[in-house]
Parts: sequence; C-alpha cells; structure tokens
Amino acid sequence: MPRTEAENQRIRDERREQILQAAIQVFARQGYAATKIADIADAAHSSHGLVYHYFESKEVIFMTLIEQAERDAQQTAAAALAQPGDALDRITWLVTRMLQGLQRRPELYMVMVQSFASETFTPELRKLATSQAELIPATLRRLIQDGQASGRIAPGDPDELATAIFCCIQGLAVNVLSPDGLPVTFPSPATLLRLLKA
Amino acid sequence: MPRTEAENQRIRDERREQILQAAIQVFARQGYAATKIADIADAAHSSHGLVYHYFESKEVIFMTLIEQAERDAQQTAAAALAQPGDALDRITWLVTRMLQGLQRRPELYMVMVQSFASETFTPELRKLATSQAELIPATLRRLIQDGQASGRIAPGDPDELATAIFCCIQGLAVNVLSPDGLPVTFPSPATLLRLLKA
DNA sequence: GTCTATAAATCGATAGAC
DNA sequence: GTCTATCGATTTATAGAC
Repeated sequence: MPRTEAENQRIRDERREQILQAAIQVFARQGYAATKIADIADAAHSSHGLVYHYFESKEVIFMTLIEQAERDAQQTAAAALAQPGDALDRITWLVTRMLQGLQRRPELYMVMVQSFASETFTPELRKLATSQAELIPATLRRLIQDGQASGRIAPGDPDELATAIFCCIQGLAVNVLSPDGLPVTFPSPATLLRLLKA
Repeated sequence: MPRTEAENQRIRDERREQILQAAIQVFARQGYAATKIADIADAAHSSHGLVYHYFESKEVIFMTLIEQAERDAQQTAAAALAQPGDALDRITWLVTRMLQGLQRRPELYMVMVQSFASETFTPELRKLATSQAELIPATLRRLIQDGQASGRIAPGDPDELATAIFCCIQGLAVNVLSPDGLPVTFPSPATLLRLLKA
C-alpha cells in the first residue's frame, strides 16, 4: 500500500523543518563559515546528500533562517508600537519580549548578529541583514523620542540610548551561546530600562 | 654589501608585525573560519608562503592576537582598580577607556568576542578566551559592589549590572565593524552609566 | 524519500628556487 | 627574506543506487 501524496508532503515538510532547526543550532554555535553541511546533516540525523535534496546550498539554508528571523523581528516591532499604554509601556514590553526571546531561542538572535557581522556574505543577504539590523533600533529610537516628549523618559540623545539597549541585547546573545561560558546573569527589563529612567 | 644582522632582525620584526596587523583587520571583519591565509597575505602585501615563514599556522596567528588582547585587558582592569577616587570614579574611568578603545581599535574587541563565541577553537584557545571574558565583568562587578556599599551606586544585582554594561560594549564592537553598517552612534560613558545612577 | 559514492573546487601547509 | 609551485586534506555539491 503506497503512501498517499498528502503523507509524502507531510514527511517532506517535517524533514525540511528538521534540517532548518538543526542548522540554526549549529550556525549559532559555530558560525556560518565553520559549519559544514555534514554538521547540519548529523544534527538533523540525516545524510548530507539529503540536505542538498531539500536546499540548494548552505547559503540558502542560512538565508532561509535569516528571513525567518526578520519576519519575527518585524512582527515584534509592529506589536510593540501597537501596545496599549504610553511610550514607556511600549518600550518595556519590547525589551521584556526581546529578553524573553533571547532566553528561549538565543540561536535566532545569534544568527541575526552573524548575518551583519561578516563581510563574506552575498550582497543580497547583507542587504537583508542590514535592513533588519536597523529595524529594532529605529523602533526603540522612535519610542524613546515619544517618551521624552511626554516626560516619562529622561532626556538624552535617543540614538545613543537606543543603541545602548540594542547592543546590550546583541551582546547577551553572544554570551548566552558561549560554549563553556559560565551561566549568564540576564539583566531584568527593569535593570536595562534604568537607562531611560526619568 | 650585505645587510647587517641587526637590520635583518628589524626587517623580520616589521614583517611579523605587519602580518599581525593585517590579520586582525581581516579576522575581525570576516571571522576566523572565513579568513583565508591568502586574505591575510594580501592585506599584508606579501605572499601566503611568507605568512607561513613567520607563523606556524592560521590558529597561531589568531592565538597571538588573542594573547595580545588579553594582556591589554588585564592592564586595563588593573589600572581601573588602581585609579584614584571612589568606586564610581573607577568605573567611569574603565567604561570611558573601553569606549575609547572601541572607537580607536574595534578590531581588538571583535576578535575577543569571536574567540569565545565559537565552538570550533582548540581547548587551549577557548580556555584563554573564557578566562579573559570573565575578567572585565568581574572587575565591573567588584567595583559596583564597592559603589553600592558606599551608596554612590544605586542598589540592584551587581551581576546584572556588570553584565549589562559588558554586553553593551561587546554589542558595540559587533556593530561598529558591521560592513555596510550605518555609522553607529556611540553611547557616551555618561549614558551607559545611567544604569548605575543612584 | 533516503543513502552512498564521487566529482570538482578550495584551502591550509610545505618544498624548493631565487 | 621572499616568492611560486605543489601536495594533501577537507568540503561543497552532484549522480545514481535502493
């Protein structure tokens, strides 16, 4: 009794996702260049031939992950702006959410960091990475300006403050995934938001 | 007329240093794994054969740079603790110095980040990297505790605060060197130290 | 749908000429 | 002291069997 087409489709979808999940784990910890297709295949419990059956190249796999991360970031940014309350409430929500995301899935943040930290990627990927890298800081900056206008956030260059918060998040991503790194003490949202305290 | 031995030595020293400086530029921007010996040779205006005349392997070059960065960090940490004034003055000095270093030589910070951000290095190098990665946060933590004891620094988990400051520095290193990154607005020391404001 | 075998290209490292 | 030529190992990607 042959498999139905629907079941084949399900198997393919699962395998593809399995490979992507394996890839993000390895990319985040070894970096793109140091990651071999065989590493991804091993982590996905498949042969390396199968990886090429589902993806054209190593770069396409990475690109797929970056696109995924970008959609995630766009949703987060939009949700932050739509949050109830005033600007400070929205920033608090945004920072809290990113810190949570960082603890739950640090790999996603780490591949984003890598995507715009290396000169070796194709222009296409770099363009995607940089546009993404600007999204969160831009959102933060805007909210900080709003909060300063209403007096709930202390004065100071919004650009500096947004950069400080964003860089802290990125630095955390690097540290959490550090192989033999001692356990990182995550700053609470409240701690980070001291930067903005009026 | 043959070259004197002293002159030969000078030539060798210069070449070696030239290769190291070329290497740190390339490593910081492309990452260790993506960097080819040929890239370093090109940047140093030499052949790749010559690079191997001065260094055993690619890893030894990287290791040499990390050791250099580690000595630098140790001196900085020691100097911070020996600074006049109270704990807050010392932290201010330390943060200011790191931010300056980051603007003058971001490559040094970037290779440090890379050294403990990847699983692919030898245990020896990893050990060096992690011990270094702990040095600055530990110094910060200690100074924060001192400052809190004397009341000049606001209460709060010293570990969280030290992590936040340290991660921000590291995140900045990544962003400054981002290839097509828009110019990064460096937070001033005062901005960063809002985290500690009593 | 999955695997093994292999082709093709790349890169770290060495040898030897000048 | 510096370079070019080359070896050898690794790795991306493909072809074909099951």
